[in-house]
Amino acid sequence: MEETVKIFKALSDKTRLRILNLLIARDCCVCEVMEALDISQTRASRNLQILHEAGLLRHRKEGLWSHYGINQEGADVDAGLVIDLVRSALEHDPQAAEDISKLAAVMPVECGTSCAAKASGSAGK
Amino acid sequence: MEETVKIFKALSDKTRLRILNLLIARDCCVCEVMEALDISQTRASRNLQILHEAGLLRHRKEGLWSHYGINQEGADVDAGLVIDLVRSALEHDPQAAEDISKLAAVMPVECGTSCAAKASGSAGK
DNA sequence: ATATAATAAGCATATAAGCGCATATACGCA
DNA sequence: TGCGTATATGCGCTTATATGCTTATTATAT
Repeated sequence: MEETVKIFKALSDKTRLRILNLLIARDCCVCEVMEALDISQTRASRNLQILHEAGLLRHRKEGLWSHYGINQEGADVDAGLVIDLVRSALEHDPQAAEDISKLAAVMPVECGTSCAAKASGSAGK
Repeated sequence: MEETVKIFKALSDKTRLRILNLLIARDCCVCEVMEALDISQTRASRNLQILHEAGLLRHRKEGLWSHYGINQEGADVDAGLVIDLVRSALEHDPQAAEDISKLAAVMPVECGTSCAAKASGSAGK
């Protein structure tokens, strides 16, 4: 039951729902999250951690970057079901939609404005 | 999104998960909840309120008693899906199981130990 | 090695949450 | 009308959360 509480606690914060919304669209590194949501680095990093500790995210370190993505495997709780729930809840949310479009803008691949863009080399002028 | 946060906040507490567990089994009045979970009246009442305000419960007043039950209709969030999630999460939880058996003991219908039993008149001398 | 960039961790703080105690309210009954 | 019971509410206390600022960590490139 404690684990279940932990999962719901992780979900009960606007910032973290917005983060999940991004990650449902695609994996992100910390700086992409902070730019898309326009929040501080500390805030992005910490909330990603909380989601990760709840077992909702995968985490992969690649060089300087920390990539996070949705984790479908749950233990007590069906993480897939949780994600479905979040997705449907945010489906018509204007804030969520705006975040997604901002995420797209953050790294248009052809410009080098974000860390990720820089990481993928190529691109940038 | 605020409403979604509210729902997850309501779910992110052990006491409230235990309450939901009871209500999934059957509707209860406040005193049944407090006896089955062995918590104070204040605590039972307050947490039922929180769940109700999140839109997860129905509420029906009948004389002195306040009956609460699961509400399947959700607005932004599919309450039915939420309940399914909670049910599956608590399915194998020992505490949840114990609460249910305590709930059964609270009002065996033939003895007058609880308010509900008294309410149904008849029974116990 | 040194400088730089991405991320994490420590600390302080403001706000919110959960709870018990006492009290109020609401209802049924004598 | 006065009492007892079930439930709700106000208050204060303690603990937990969320966040920003600053500082550490870790990897990259020079």
